[in-house]
Amino acid sequence: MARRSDHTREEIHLMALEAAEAIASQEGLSGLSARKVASKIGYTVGTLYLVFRNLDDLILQVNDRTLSQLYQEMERVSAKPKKPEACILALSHTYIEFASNNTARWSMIYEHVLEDDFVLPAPFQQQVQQMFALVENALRPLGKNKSDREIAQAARALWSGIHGICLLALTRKLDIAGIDSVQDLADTLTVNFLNGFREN
Amino acid sequence: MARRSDHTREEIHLMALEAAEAIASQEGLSGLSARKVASKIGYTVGTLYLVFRNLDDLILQVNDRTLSQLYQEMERVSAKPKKPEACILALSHTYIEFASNNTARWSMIYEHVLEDDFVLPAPFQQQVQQMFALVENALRPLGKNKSDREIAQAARALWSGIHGICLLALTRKLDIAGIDSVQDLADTLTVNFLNGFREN
DNA sequence: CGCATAATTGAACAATGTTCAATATGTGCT
DNA sequence: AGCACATATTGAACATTGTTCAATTATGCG
Repeated sequence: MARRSDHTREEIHLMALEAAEAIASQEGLSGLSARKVASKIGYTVGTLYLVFRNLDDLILQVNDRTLSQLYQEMERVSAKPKKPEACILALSHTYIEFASNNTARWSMIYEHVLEDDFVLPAPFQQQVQQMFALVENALRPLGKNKSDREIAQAARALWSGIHGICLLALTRKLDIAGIDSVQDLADTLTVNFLNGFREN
Repeated sequence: MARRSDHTREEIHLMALEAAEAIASQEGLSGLSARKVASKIGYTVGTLYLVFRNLDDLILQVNDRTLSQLYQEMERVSAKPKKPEACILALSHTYIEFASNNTARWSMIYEHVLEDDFVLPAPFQQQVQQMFALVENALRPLGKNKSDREIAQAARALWSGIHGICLLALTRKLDIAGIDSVQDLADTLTVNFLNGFREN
């Protein structure tokens, strides 16, 4: 038995999240179980429930970390100065590449379905908004006469669209294969959308 | 006990699919269990396994029926003569309305994750291609100089995009609410995309 | 009427999330 | 040093899941 005070609550918390990430990466959401996570960090199920409210809680926190990683990669790309169109294409490529390299964890964000009454935790919502903000910033120079509301709307539309392509392709519900064709599809959506969106 | 020959295999098969649809509509995929379906049609678990290979098989068949319904509604809309842009907007509205009115069953198509090695049954693939065909047909008049490949690519890109909007909105991963805003978002995507896609 | 055939059952198994009394362990006090 | 208290950790228990298959029961035929 793990001896008392071998690890603080915080340490156990972190260890569990990392273990869960490893399991989810290899076996997907359906392969993730409380007992597996517990045994991987050298504790038993009970301990997990001292640190997380339940499995949903743990999954939500793993997803939050994944989203955070994705955001950081996008921010890094977005920081390099580029023409607006190139910036959006680069963001889209980064998104797709992340989803492609971390398919299991990325899918988990969307596979995990919330209870009917459940409201997303604030940090999670903020992550999403931060991501949209990157797209909005890149979009703004292309629509100088457009209102903030229109820019926000466009960013959401375009990004949800890219997300949809990514999702259908990587979950193999679409009859396409390979990361290149995903990129191509996303480029098609982006280029045509920007052509229509751009003013002049 | 249900008496022998009360129902043929085919009847049991159909009853099970309908029962599963009802359960899924009310409780979602996670509320669907073999025992629930069985008891709802007055049989026991064992019987279900004479008619379906396993639960995944049953779910896949339910999804196939859902997709078929969706396709029929879209085809009905697509049959009425309209200008290309109006046609695509109408198709998108139909899609969103169906997803909105049958959220649980529609989500189930995408929530149900396939094994790594699993290949989608041919009928399922055909359904998807049929749906894309409707979009392609509406798109063709707008891109008279474009190749079939380009049209197909555009249809997939746009439609996956609309799907993405629908999915993020209805699963509440986006910070928007209500069917109207979903329609608005989808319209934004469509209108800008078509503006960019259209030739002249 | 009885027997063979086949339809239907439901007990059994392994695995799941979750709880909580019981136990092991470290800390502090005398 | 030893003892007692507090608490970290456990793991057995429960309900539920998918899936299998020997046992049972109803039916139609001879």
